[in-house]
Amino acid sequence: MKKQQVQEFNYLDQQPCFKLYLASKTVIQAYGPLLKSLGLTYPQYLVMVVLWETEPLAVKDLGARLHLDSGTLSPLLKKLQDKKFVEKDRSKDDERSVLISLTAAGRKLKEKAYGVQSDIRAGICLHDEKLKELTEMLDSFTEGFLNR
Amino acid sequence: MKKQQVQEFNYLDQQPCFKLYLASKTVIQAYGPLLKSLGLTYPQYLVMVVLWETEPLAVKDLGARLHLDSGTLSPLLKKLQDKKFVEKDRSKDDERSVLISLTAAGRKLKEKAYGVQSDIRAGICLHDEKLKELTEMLDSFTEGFLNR
DNA sequence: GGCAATTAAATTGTGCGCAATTTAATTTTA
DNA sequence: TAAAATTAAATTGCGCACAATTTAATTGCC
Repeated sequence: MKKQQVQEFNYLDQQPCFKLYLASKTVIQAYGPLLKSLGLTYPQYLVMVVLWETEPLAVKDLGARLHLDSGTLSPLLKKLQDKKFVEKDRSKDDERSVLISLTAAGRKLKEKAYGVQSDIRAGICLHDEKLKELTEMLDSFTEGFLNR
Repeated sequence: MKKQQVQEFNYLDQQPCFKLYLASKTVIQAYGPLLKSLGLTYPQYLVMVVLWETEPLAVKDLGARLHLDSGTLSPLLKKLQDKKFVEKDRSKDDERSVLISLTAAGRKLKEKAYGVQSDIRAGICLHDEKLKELTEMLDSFTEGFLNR
């Protein structure tokens, strides 16, 4: 009996946006256990990454860097504050603005974070060159939707 | 005066995973207003996409396709049920299993969804070939983390 | 057949993510 | 300069996403 063509027309698997969504979820899950040893979630880690670069930083500027609004950042920053990784102070120049700065513990966490980054990099099954291509495509992908 | 090199060492912007996360969030936001006219959120739309392919389907199988567990799907399916897009029935073969099927309204929604897909495709600033490359890289990216 | 282990959904609890609103401070402008 | 408009955070409300637990049905094993 002739083998029947069972190629299922798989609409979902032709959706690039689903693949993006899945890739993002999957890698964030991979970060999970690594970051847990630092006491951070992935979004909290992203905030720390930004602060390790530049500090202090207003909530507004943090949001601009991470594409997150105060609705997300306010409770998240409260958690980082409770963990004694960051401090909040009202700006003297502009009393509306809240400046986020690192505590000593928060600054120290950066060292441990290198290990997380290298673990994740090791898990990515793409050469440096391919990975660069990927990030460039992601950039133009994102930019296309942001500038509409 | 010689222009100073102000190239900021931007750690965040060197993180492929952040770019992935940002791209995913951004495109889901782009879907938002389009899907709103169908009365769906993006995750709800994904469930419908799967059901438009194959139906009825157990919650477990839906979860396997979308990489979502019952903790996410149960309340989501209840919402789709409230909107009269899907129906739930306990399987007769296995009373533990709940089969999800489409209503007439749910099936009809598929036509409108073509417009959403073409709008999104139009927003993606990548040629077909580049887009194919991207999805293939995303596949190997995801697969690398899933099979660890 | 009967008990243990497994499986499928649902539920509970926590943490984003974002729209919309609120509050307070600052800037614009009439 | 006083009122209106804008801006920065916080808050509220809703919908995922996932870990962990619970409940009920099925399967495995003796």
